Amino acid sequence: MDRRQRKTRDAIFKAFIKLLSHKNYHQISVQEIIDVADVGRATFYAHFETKDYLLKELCEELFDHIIGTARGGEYHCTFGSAEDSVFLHLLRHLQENDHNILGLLSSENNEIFIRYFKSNLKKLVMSQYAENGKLKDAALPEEYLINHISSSFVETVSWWLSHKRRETPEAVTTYFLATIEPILQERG
Amino acid sequence: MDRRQRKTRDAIFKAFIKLLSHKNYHQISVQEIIDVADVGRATFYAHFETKDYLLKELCEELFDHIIGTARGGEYHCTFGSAEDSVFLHLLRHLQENDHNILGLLSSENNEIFIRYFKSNLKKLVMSQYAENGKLKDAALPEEYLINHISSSFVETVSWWLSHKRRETPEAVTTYFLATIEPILQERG
DNA sequence: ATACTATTGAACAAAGTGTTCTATATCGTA
DNA sequence: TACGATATAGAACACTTTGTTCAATAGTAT
Repeated sequence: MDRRQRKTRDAIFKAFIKLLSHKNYHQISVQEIIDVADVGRATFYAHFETKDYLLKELCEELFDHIIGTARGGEYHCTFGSAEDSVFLHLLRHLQENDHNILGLLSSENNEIFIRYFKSNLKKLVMSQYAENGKLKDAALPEEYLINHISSSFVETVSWWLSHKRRETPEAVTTYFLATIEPILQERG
Repeated sequence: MDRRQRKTRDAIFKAFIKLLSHKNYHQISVQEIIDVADVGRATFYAHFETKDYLLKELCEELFDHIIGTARGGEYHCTFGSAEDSVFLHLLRHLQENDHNILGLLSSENNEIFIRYFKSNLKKLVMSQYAENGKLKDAALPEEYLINHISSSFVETVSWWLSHKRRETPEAVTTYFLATIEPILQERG
């Protein structure tokens, strides 16, 4: 990729993230992004069809990064112990606050990011727990359960952020697992 | 209230709901609302400061209605049986689809409505279960638990709608309670 | 050095926002 | 019914935003 293209793309992403960290997505105009990125109007539209596409690409980059690192791990699907849970890994990763992702998740923009987060998380939950029979043991439709687990984790993260991350990732993981674990107990 | 005001207000609400049932909130312009409501531009702004305020007032009316009827009931806070659960009542009420509320909840607009829904639901959950000690029995912070219960129910409703309401309200209530009940079991 | 391509900046039409104004219609009430 | 009060219509307004186009310029890769 042309060095100019890379620089422009980076500048736009950086400007967008900066604006998103203290403004609602819908309150940000393309004009502002252009101004902050210090990029020509036509240039912006040469890179991104609309503001929505810019958001989409940003989300994809962020979640590929976050969920990608979690996917690689060798998690034991243990709901009993928090220590090697993939959820703890995610929380720790989020806490590092790469790319200011927490700012994005905690502000008013969260609906949009959360949609992506949840959708990606579902795949992760499925790939981690669907095959090993854990989900089938519960007396509930599998898809309902996957949705429940993913949603609950996303809600847990939102709750954690709204509390200024006062609790440690370990404590939060314990809370979360305490709501999920009992559902997955073997029932005979 | 002046009959003219009432008629205008109604026309605007009706037009807004109609548009919302097949369009995203952010895709609807004031101009469209005016056109569908068949109301003068100045008249709209005499009633609602902005489109956002219109949405806010609509949400308040809808949730006062829905949650209001649930609040009045004499529910037994029984998590074991679905039959007299306040959640079953809510689902049945939603199924009647007053004011086309399901269209609003299931479309892309849901983020906005869901914020209101969840916020009101939290109060309901608190008032129903906070005092009787149920929540305190669980080994989790009370506020985390209330958030978890409310969020899970909202997610359950969304899930139900995304499935075209194939399941009965009774079945959905059973699913939901199966995820909540085990957490609230007495622990000694 | 050359051919290619990205960027710039200005100009543009189209659409939307929220305000202001006057004339008109409708209201509640005496 | 007649009155004053008030809600509405509708047009005009200045303003912002969007997405496109184009010719000139600057940077890249080989």
